[in-house]
Amino acid sequence: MIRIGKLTDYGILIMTHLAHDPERLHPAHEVAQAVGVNLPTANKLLKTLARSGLLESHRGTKGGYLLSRSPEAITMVDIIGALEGPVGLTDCGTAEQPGNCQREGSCSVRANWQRISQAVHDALASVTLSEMILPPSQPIHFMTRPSASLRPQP
Amino acid sequence: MIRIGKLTDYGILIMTHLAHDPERLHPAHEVAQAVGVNLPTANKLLKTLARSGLLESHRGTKGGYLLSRSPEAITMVDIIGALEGPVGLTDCGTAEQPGNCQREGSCSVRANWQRISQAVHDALASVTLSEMILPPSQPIHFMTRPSASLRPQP
DNA sequence: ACCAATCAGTACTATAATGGTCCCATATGA
DNA sequence: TCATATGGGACCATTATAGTACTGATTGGT
Repeated sequence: MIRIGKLTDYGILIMTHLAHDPERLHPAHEVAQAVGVNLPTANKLLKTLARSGLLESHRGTKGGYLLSRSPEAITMVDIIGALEGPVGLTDCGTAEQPGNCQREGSCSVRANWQRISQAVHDALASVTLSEMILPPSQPIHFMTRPSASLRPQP
Repeated sequence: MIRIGKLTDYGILIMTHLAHDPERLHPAHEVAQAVGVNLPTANKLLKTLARSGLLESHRGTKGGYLLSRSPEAITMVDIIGALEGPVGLTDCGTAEQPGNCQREGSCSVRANWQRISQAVHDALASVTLSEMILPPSQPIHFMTRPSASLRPQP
């Protein structure tokens, strides 16, 4: 199973919580309670999300976090990328590792892998935070033709 | 980073190797050498792939493995699903875990997650094994017969 | 000026997942 | 019958993950 960590899952919930009220400052303890995780965990995630630029933070007595952009301008790939690193499915896609591939005569496999990673990336990038807080009966218009981005362009 | 295990990566390489010569029986030691992994690891993967129905196996002196279907009829989601379990990104998608979601007023998040998982699934399902062994810049065309030029180099 | 609330950064530990190997049983063909 | 293969687990070392704790910096109110 292609997996994303529990923490990233929490992170999505945190972002959706903030998206419900994007103008207000939300302190960590409020977020922790709303999402249902312990305070240290919420702290950690909020810090990471803020450092990556998805959240703005304000310190002090009435401080807290809020989205740095509108929910329409934040996608799943932003959040997942912030918490798990760049999206990619194998080491081939992000780092260079020409160890095994050479044997298999012209590592077309690697280039195709990158293309698959791109497709997954596109799928995640096409879902915005604002869509995540809508009832799922609303149509989501991403990936109408998934194969299009996979096929090699001439 | 959305990740796929190293073993699954090897599994893809193994499948592509077998796809180069889909009619012949390939013993494990040959596959191991061609792909560049140690024999025990290749054994493990081949066994798993065979048990999941992607490969046929023949025991005995001239035994080995071969694809149970044509490379056009095997997709990435088949291979990844065989080696990593069903494709999904969070526990919401495959198992029921209504613990945290209830708090977040009508877990639309979960249903939307399932949609995202579906998109990733579709992306992986749209790439066939036969496409993986083609050079990525070439337009896709079907391989009706195994071509000599695509055989692994000695 | 002081204090309390809040975020920033980092270090740490226990648990779980992964990667990799080995053993023994079973089937097959020469 | 024997060498060659696969079938199915069990096993351990290493790594990654989840979760927590601690110290320091900043802000706002009194």
